[in-house]
Amino acid sequence: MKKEIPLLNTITTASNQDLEKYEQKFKALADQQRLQIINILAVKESVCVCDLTPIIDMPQSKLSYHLKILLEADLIKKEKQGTWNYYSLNVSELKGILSDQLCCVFLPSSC
Amino acid sequence: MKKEIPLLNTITTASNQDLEKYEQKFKALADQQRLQIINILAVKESVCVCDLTPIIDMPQSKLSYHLKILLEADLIKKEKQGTWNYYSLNVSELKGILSDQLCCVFLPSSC
DNA sequence: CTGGTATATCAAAAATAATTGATTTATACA
DNA sequence: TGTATAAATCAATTATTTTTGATATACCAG
Repeated sequence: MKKEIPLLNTITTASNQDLEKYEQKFKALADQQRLQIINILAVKESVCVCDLTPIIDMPQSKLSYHLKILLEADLIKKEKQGTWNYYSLNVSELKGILSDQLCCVFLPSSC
Repeated sequence: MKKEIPLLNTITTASNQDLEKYEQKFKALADQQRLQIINILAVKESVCVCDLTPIIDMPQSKLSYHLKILLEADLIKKEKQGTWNYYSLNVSELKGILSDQLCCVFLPSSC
């Protein structure tokens, strides 16, 4: 849904840009499998897709799909090294979204 | 999707209960219209549905639907007063989820 | 009780998102 | 070059969520 929300600027404080941006980030977070991927990346630092597939029991195309959603929301980063793509958390972005309490749950190293 | 995620307890730190619980909360947040409702409630404190309908241009049944989702995720509270239902934020719950930065965007009074 | 307002709920339709298996692209290396 | 592995993408299917309009429920005032 790319629809623009009607402006309520006289009442609200969040801009349409805010709404759109955080909708995307919360959508990316709104899935158990993706939360689990985030949690794995938090513990293992940097992981390639081929290492992730056996850890989280999931076909490769499905994993790529979920990684892409996290990537597009800027919650994770990707670095290409030859044949491999290494994924890692975008910690500063996540810390800008999640409470300290939640960071402790999903990014335990940051506690 | 009520599916249980397979246990990866040797690797991850978040429990299945965590995953399930925060999935629901992030789902509730993952919608521009609901983020806007939260923002309105933050500014206006306590509002009945009939006051909300004209502010946010939305049919009443749709508004009730979105309020229900926020309510079930425990992000807002409902208080019945006669014919009216007054909704307000569950501020402590929201602060337990959102970073200070995000609270400033959506719950400006808490800044 | 009757009529009116506030709100929730329901079932059907529409829109979006997730899953799957197959295919493509890219790189590595024998 | 030919083969193998890593990973992304695609199109079709399935599942989930959202929207809509209609109806039901609850309370209030006359």
